[in-house]
Amino acid sequence: MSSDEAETRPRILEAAWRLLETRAGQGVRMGDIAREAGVSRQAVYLHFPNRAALLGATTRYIDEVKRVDDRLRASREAGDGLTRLDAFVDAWCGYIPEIYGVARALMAMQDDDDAAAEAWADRMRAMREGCAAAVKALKNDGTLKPDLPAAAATDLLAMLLSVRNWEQLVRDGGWSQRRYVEAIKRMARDSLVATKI
Amino acid sequence: MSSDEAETRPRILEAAWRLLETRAGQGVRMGDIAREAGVSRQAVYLHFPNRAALLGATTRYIDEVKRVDDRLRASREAGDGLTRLDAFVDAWCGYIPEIYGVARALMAMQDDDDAAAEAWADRMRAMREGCAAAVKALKNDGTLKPDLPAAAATDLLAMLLSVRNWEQLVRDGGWSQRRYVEAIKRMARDSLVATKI
DNA sequence: TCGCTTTCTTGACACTGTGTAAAGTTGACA
DNA sequence: TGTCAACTTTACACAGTGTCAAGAAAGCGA
Repeated sequence: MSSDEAETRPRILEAAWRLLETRAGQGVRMGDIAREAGVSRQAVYLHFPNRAALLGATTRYIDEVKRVDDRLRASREAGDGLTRLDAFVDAWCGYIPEIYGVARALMAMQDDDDAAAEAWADRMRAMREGCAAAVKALKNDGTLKPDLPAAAATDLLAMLLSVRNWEQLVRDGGWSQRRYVEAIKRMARDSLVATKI
Repeated sequence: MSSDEAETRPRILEAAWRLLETRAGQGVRMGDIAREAGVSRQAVYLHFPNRAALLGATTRYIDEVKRVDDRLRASREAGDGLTRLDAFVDAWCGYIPEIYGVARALMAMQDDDDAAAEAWADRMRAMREGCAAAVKALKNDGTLKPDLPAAAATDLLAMLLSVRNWEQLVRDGGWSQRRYVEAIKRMARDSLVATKI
């Protein structure tokens, strides 16, 4: 065997991705993924020790295919802090719907499963770094609200950009992605950027 | 039997509350609640059809004991819109840590259990009404941002006040309750209230 | 061509937690 | 004394995850 048609591992990842996306991260069991990949359930366990690991690997796989790091990094090349903030919000908010399926499945496991919690926390770390970078750019420009410490600003921006907030407005609240992005951008500016007198 | 010491039903609710609070809503099973109440697991099912119903009843029980409605209503009696907004944010944010245990358990069930989803949605409806009232007060004062429709403002305020955001800042992010409340208050003002020229 | 190794399949099973079912116990009350 | 309601005890069905062990099948080297 060895090289069947497509290698089994990526085929499992593709299957997981597809199911997670179409079912919005809900009710996707190990057996479903296996069937979708055209492989036995045990074969999945041959490649991934457990569900959390498979979901974690799926996120990384999506990141790779969608070149997420590149897109987030690009947002750091804008000129002044304000444009950088906007660019980062744009990049991240645009990213959320693309990973929402996996994100939701991963978030649902967090309470019971340490591995899932770690996988998700890791994912969020990248986002926080982007927030911190944007805040730093503002601070360097002197456009960060003067009574707002950079660390606090970073936390608040990360809060604003959380997947849960996207979920609440877009998925549950019926907001369009476009409207959501614009609203978050405005909120970020209103909350973090010093008002010019 | 009939009136043992304390009636069984409230004793179960108290037990659920206590466990949910001490364990932060995590890993509280029907059997645990039964044991804590000094009652058999089946007795719990004699009073509540399922876990979602028990959790829902527990929230309502807490609300009753803590007089939540009164506290939220009080926030509507402040004078101008801005004070009302602050008062409502204060009231709701102060409420979150008191129900966090049940809230978390209920939120964790949402994906699988329609009854749980409904119980939580119902809980959130009360909060949204408060948001809408605060926004309306602002609008009446003419202090709502002019280009922000009331409905949008309500959605954004509800987003800001979500339990998930509290969770992220206070529980996971190490913010003190006080700092959290102040930050949310400021963000609400910055995002919703028209800047005086 | 033989045998070894790797990858995958098949089928069975342990475990956890929810919810159901049925028979027995106990105290209140008429 | 008998009945009713509330509760206990025991057993079980069910779903989904993860484990285990016995094969099958293809590639590969000798």
